[in-house]
Amino acid sequence: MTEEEDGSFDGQNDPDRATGGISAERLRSIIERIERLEEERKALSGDVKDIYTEAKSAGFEVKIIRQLIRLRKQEPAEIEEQETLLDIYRRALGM
Amino acid sequence: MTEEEDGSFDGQNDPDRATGGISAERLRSIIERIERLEEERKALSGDVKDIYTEAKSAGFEVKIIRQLIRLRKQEPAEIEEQETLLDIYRRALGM
Amino acid sequence: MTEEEDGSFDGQNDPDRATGGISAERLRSIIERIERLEEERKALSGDVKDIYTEAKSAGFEVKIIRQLIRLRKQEPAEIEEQETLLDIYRRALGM
Amino acid sequence: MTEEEDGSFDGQNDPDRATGGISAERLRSIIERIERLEEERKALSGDVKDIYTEAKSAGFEVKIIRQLIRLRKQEPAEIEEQETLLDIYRRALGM
DNA sequence: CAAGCCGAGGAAATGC
DNA sequence: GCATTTCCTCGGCTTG
Repeated sequence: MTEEEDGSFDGQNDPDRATGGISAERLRSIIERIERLEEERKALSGDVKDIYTEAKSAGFEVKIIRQLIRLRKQEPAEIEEQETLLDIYRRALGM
Repeated sequence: MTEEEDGSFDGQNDPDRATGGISAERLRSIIERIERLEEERKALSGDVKDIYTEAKSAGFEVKIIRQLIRLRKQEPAEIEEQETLLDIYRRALGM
Repeated sequence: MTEEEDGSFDGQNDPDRATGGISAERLRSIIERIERLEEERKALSGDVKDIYTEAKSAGFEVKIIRQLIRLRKQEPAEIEEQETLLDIYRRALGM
Repeated sequence: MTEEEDGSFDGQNDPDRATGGISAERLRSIIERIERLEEERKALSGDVKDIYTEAKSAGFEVKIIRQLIRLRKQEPAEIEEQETLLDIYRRALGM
């Protein structure tokens, strides 16, 4: 029985044969696609940063805007829960 | 009445009048644009994750791929850093 | 009223009974110890800063000194990393 | 008057003569003292981390504890101010 | 699936 | 006062 037929004997190391087969190309493709996507991500981060800069120039408080966005992302129940817990801890400390 | 006419007197805290003026719209725009961009970022993260899944299915070691990508990112950065260091020394020596 | 009577029903959140039980003391202890340690850390930061000031007064370029220290820290880390990478490749190749 | 006596005549570039004079030793001393202090700082960070781990094991929410510590560090006026601003922005958005 | 680790992102301190 | 740098926090990933 050949490796090609079932490919299973070597468990997780199948692409080790990359040195001899087509999978080197496959690997290259994988890496390049990932790098491409991460570049795009980075570009978007830059765009976000620019908007914050714009906001600041317009007189807004960046920190508060971040807080707002965070809040909008959270479930109300979650917010409530955290505040409750904070209260409990505060009381435990007599604050 | 224009924004310039009613908004210019309050110095550095212009958008504080957000409660009553046009800047509420500005704020909304800022926030929505940021949220939009972050959604896109998140989508890209998902795409990357999918590729890793694909890689794993194809028998590659995800951990190694990550390491490779990290190295490919690092090397240019290191070159850059060496040049920066050289510059600094040059300046320190007044060259 | 004992801790078991009022606090035990809440499953995984045992210390939620902090309001009524002994864990308030535990919480206080935790917080105070952390605050103490962070004060010490802050003091050390001050010491470091003083040394940089001294260095500057002595005519050294602070920026360069920082860079030197960073490099001295990095080099061992990089050696370590290379070894890690080697290990990973070895495993990937089943060696 | 010698350089050793006042060290001030050549302005900021005094230690450039490090290659030939005593200041190489001075530089070494500076760097080693800083590295020593930073090690201590790092050790304290480790201690803090340990306490958080302990807290977690005891069933406390680390995130909330961090929040508490942050609050205890802040001026009440400061807290108030941020909340006010957050409210203003929220209203502007009709949240 | 839980915990520990690592890296990115956000906040704060500092120097110009 | 703004921009850079440094530090801390948080979330995601990896591992056991």
